[in-house]
Amino acid sequence: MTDVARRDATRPSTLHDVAALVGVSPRTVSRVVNDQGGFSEATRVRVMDAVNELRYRPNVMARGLITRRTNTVAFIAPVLNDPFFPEVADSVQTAAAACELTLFLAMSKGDVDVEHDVLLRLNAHAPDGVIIYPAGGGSEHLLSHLDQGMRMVLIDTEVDHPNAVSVVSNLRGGAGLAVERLVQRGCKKLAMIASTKSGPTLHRRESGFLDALPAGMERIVQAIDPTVEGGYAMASSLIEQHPDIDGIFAYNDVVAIGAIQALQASGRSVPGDVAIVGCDDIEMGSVVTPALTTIRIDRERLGNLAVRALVALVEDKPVDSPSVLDVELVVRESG
Amino acid sequence: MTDVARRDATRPSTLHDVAALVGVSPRTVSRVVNDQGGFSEATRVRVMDAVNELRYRPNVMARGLITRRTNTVAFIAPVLNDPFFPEVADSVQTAAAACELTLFLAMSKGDVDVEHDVLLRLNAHAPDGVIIYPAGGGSEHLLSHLDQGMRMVLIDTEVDHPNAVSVVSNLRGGAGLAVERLVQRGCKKLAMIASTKSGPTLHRRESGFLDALPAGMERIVQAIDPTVEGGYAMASSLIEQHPDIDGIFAYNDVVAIGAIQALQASGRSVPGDVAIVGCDDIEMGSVVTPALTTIRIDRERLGNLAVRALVALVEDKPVDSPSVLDVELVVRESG
DNA sequence: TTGAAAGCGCTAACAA
DNA sequence: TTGTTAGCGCTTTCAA
Repeated sequence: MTDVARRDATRPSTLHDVAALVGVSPRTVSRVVNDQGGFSEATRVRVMDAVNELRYRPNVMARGLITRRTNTVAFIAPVLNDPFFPEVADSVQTAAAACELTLFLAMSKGDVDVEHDVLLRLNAHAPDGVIIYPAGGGSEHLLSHLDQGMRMVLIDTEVDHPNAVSVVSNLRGGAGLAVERLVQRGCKKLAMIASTKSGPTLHRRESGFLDALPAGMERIVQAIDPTVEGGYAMASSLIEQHPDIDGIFAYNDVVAIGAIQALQASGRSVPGDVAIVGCDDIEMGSVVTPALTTIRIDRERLGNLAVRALVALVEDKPVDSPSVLDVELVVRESG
Repeated sequence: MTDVARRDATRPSTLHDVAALVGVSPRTVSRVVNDQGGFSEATRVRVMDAVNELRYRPNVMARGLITRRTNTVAFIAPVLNDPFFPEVADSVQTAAAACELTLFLAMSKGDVDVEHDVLLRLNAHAPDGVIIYPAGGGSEHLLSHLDQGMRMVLIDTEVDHPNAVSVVSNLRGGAGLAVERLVQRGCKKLAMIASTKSGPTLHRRESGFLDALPAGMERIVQAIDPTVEGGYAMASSLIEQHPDIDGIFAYNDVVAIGAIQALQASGRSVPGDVAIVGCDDIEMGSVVTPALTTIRIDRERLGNLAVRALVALVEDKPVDSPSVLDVELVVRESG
């Protein structure tokens, strides 16, 4: 008795322990635990009682060694200090938990090499799949992982590979909405603060912006690191180069907030002198002054779509890729 | 050849594959890979070449089955939509990665039952340890996991158990700093907006506030859900009950931001009519208007301390618990 | 409806 | 310096 109690404290009980307690073979316990059928109701009850008594939990590693499934999913964001990504992480984690999937979290810093390393390390843990915001700038390394059998859901990026599916937001349309709004407001000279960090995403926002620009309007697009500081610096430089800019579309809300600060610091009013529209709709956007007008990406839906797509991919079920997520304009004060 | 290539695509190569290629036993490869010594330099080179050629990566599950270490750590935050927690997660993830540890992420919603479930599920993956912001309100369930051998680093919570260590911020002192600042400003009637969600943490901030209150000053402390909305609601109700309140210490920055909005909505100026000091120093605090005066918790250090403590705990090395993290007053505009 | 045997990929004892 | 044997906890043939 004492012995059992002591062992209990050190080593979790195993299938064998349960089997021994019930007086059946491990195989039978396994059948019950995995609900594979082929056992009597009486056996089921006795086994489950023992499972509860011994607090038995299957060892995922032993199981994974055989089934090649670990019930884990990795989420890789470029950074966590842009509030948008934690908000997505939150929704991915919630959706994953609903599917009994445990989440690995990693960051790429928006750097391809870091991303590659992260993927390598993650790969050792054999996640069933990976949900990733790829760092911009090339996807050869992604292909190499895909070739080795890793399943991936790529957000806002499209890669043609049987092991990859994409979930993309209609950012091109969103950029159009932003331009439309600014023009409607009466802006005569628009600029876009783009990002140096994101490949395809950037291009979608950027081309959406350019395409929506009224004919004859100057095409001003400049890229920076997508941070508050980056937005601040770029807005400063932009109004110095083009003092008559009266509307800005920012790569994302964080950049927009930096831009607002820069404009205010230079004595301009937002949206009076310069109107600004951001992108993402992070929570912070509604508590800054002026509150941010922005393009909303529904992270709730995004996370759900991504997890659902991943599960389908892992189970070799048909998935339509890319799934496209609609975005909407949220009008507040800044633009 | 074709066969090998095909297998390569489906199944990662194993220790055996490497051993076969080199012409040694698996054990030798294992020794080299784990750098355990007991092999010649020539062997090492040949093995490593084969490792690279076959892109061999050890299977963590098979290894973990024997060593009982998985090189994973779980981080459990109550929520992710308060920016403070992602900022901590970021630093924990970075510190963990530096120790070759992969991070699981989970959320408790500040709910003891959810927390228990999360721990149960996580436990199946046998993380080497768990870093957790415990949901307030009882730690019996934590003890049950600790008793079963789970190692934990508890943030801002103290539990007396050989498998637990704590990392706590000096929030009691921080609250003192906040009161001191408000009194220095000339505030005559202070209130604290506390949290219903956090047990010991709450108490530390709360008792720190109360203890620092000048003799004779009314003791007003009311608790809400620590969100922007919560802060808004409580500030509204507080100034209705006590219209002469001229200083508020908020449980955290998110609450402080909500409070500022409520005060401004009621026509009061911050800090003119009511000064506000928050806690945490989230990034958002510096971009709202007025910029937040707050008590800074250094998440960088926090994450490092937590991971370091965990590693020591896991390796059965001595750790001093609790490690205490100093906090500092950051004066901006709100208070 | 149940069980015995094999083996997933790896490391730990113990030889040699 | 190297190899052999065993077994971590589980699931999967296959047989009873």
